[in-house]
Amino acid sequence: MTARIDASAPAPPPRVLSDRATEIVLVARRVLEAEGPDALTMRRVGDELGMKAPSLYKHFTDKAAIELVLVEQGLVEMGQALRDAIHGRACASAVRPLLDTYRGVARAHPNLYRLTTVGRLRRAELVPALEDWAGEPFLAVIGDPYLAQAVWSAAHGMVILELDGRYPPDSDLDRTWRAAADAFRAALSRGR
Amino acid sequence: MTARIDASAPAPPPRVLSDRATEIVLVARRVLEAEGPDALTMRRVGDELGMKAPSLYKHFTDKAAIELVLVEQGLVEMGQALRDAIHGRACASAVRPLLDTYRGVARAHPNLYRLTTVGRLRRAELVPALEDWAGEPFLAVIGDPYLAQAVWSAAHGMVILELDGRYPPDSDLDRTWRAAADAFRAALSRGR
DNA sequence: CTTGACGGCTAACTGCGTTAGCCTTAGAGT
DNA sequence: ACTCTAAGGCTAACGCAGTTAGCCGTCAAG
Repeated sequence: MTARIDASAPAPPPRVLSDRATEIVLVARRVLEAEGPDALTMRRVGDELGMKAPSLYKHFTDKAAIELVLVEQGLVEMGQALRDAIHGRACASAVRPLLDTYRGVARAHPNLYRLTTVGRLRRAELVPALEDWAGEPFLAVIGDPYLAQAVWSAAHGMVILELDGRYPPDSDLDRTWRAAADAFRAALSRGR
Repeated sequence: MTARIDASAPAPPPRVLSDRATEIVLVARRVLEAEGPDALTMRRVGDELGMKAPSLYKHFTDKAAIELVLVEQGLVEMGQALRDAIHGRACASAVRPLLDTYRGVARAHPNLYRLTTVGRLRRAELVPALEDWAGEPFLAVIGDPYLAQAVWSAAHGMVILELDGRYPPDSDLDRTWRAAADAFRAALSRGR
């Protein structure tokens, strides 16, 4: 029913950046991950590089353009980690590794994850096909595109609520994830 | 196994506000819902009321305090709508109405929903027990607290991704929601 | 009649993204 | 060898954000 998914397809070619632009993005990411989104400031990034904020505009049109590169990095790294976790097998037994890896990547880089996934996204400016590529592992494991989207949404919901500290303080999130994985795994087996 | 949930318990008593403070919140909500979070500015709220921005600080300590009242309104209205939708019955057949209502409320007030659910929350300053009260309908319908949390997370994930335009343009979200509801409903029946 | 709280005001500060315009440097073209 | 231009830095400044300090009129309570 569903087209076969190539879960080992290489990521779309990354955006080409000059050396200086690469440095800027590197610094931006370090600041973001270490001190959060409020610290990610044009003046701050400039300081880290020994230059003034307006000079950054010689390399990027605006702040959003820098953030967009970070979003692309987030998508690539998530997509790659998910591919590594499921390495080809597309069966119910891959649901748990898929979800565990998703959660692990997000928790390892919470600020990058937030930047990557929260708020409106100028899809038009993104490297083409990157978004689909990052989400493909869900499709590869689940098969049915609607259930795959539901699983991805649930994973995102659980991750973002965890990162934002939205769960009651006494929650046992491991069990919550297990409950979700069990429900989806059962639906997957049943749907075959 | 799980304590009985009273799904018709009244909402915790709302924060008491002076007449002027109530007006301010009313205007803030109108601006937020009509024009989005960027338009919600202290100067703008003041303008709507014929006063200057600094005067607002005679009624609220800061902007976050105004937003907190809006968050509380969002929680109350969501909790009430969910209660109305399930009106007492706690069985698998209530999963669909629960999820449909959740999605409907969020789409009816997208900016309020975002303000209510996205980002860190100063739980300490919130009206006590309000957050639990708003989430109770999930617990009432699902029973198992871990599965309930998973269902709530999935609903939030699907809603927020929809509001942020994160799904591929050709998605059929009705089917995605149905896939999620089916999976959770089956898990619920099986778990009894 | 006085006093003090309430609730408005103006002026101003800091920090944000961003723009305009200047200047130096280095390499390419003739 | 000289010129020209593009690259990439700089300062000054703008508009807007939240916020603070301090002044002043009104009005009810003592």
